Amino acid sequence: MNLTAKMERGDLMAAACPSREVLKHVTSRWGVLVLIALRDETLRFSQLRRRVGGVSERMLAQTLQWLEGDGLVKRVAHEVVPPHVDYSLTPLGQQAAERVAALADWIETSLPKIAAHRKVGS
Amino acid sequence: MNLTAKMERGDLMAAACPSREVLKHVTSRWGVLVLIALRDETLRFSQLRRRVGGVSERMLAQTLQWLEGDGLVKRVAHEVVPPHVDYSLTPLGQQAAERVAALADWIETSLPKIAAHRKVGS
DNA sequence: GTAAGTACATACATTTGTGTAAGTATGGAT
DNA sequence: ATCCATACTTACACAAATGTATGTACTTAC
Repeated sequence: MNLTAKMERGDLMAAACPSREVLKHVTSRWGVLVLIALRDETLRFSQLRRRVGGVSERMLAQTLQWLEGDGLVKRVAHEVVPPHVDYSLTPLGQQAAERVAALADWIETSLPKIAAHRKVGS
Repeated sequence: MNLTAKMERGDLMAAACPSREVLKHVTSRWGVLVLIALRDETLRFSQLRRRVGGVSERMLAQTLQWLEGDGLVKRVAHEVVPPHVDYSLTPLGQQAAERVAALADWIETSLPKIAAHRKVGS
């Protein structure tokens, strides 16, 4: 365990903290959905695209690169034609996906209550 | 319990699902931090602004309105001069904040590992 | 021969998020 | 008399996120 490994915990309330970047990637519009989609199974690019409703190819690629850069997603390309690339979660990514999925699940479940509030408060 | 109250659970993978809006608010850059800041205590606008590093007045107001509209935040204005407005979480907001805080805490804790990966993968 | 599927990259256009500056009405401090 | 604090709103501007269209290199299906 060297110096870099001893780096301190992040602080999201601090504007300059690098954790803000990670938060941005994980809570990005498509980041959330990609993490959830990869939670149960390894998926290929096109499968992922079909699973996550509304993503463009461009954004899916971008999002996957962000998550790969943070070490949450693992990319494995098989050198064949046509291309075949598998995406899966790293152990770190699994942990993140758990939390994200918990939030997403709560939103899906609570949607009726939230929608009801919207109507009243109109 | 009428028809509107029986509305079904949301599906975030569906592009047109209203839950996407809620997700956007809750996982927005400042939405996350506001929910966490209000988790332990009721705060006034300016207090909130000082607590959440880097928010502009404009965005804080915007974010609070989103969350209030979704029924997650309660706004109480005291009719005095100078203005005094208290923000707190509704029961629904508390539930959301729990999940968001779990994710945020994980990010803060895991930052060293993530940062380490970034260096290696450069 | 033509179209479709695969996993992207790249250029360009547009939408959205976000920041900055200023304004409002008032009271208290300097 | 001037400045600051409160809790915003509004107008303007810019940067970032996102979408659209196109291209690649090759294979299989029609």
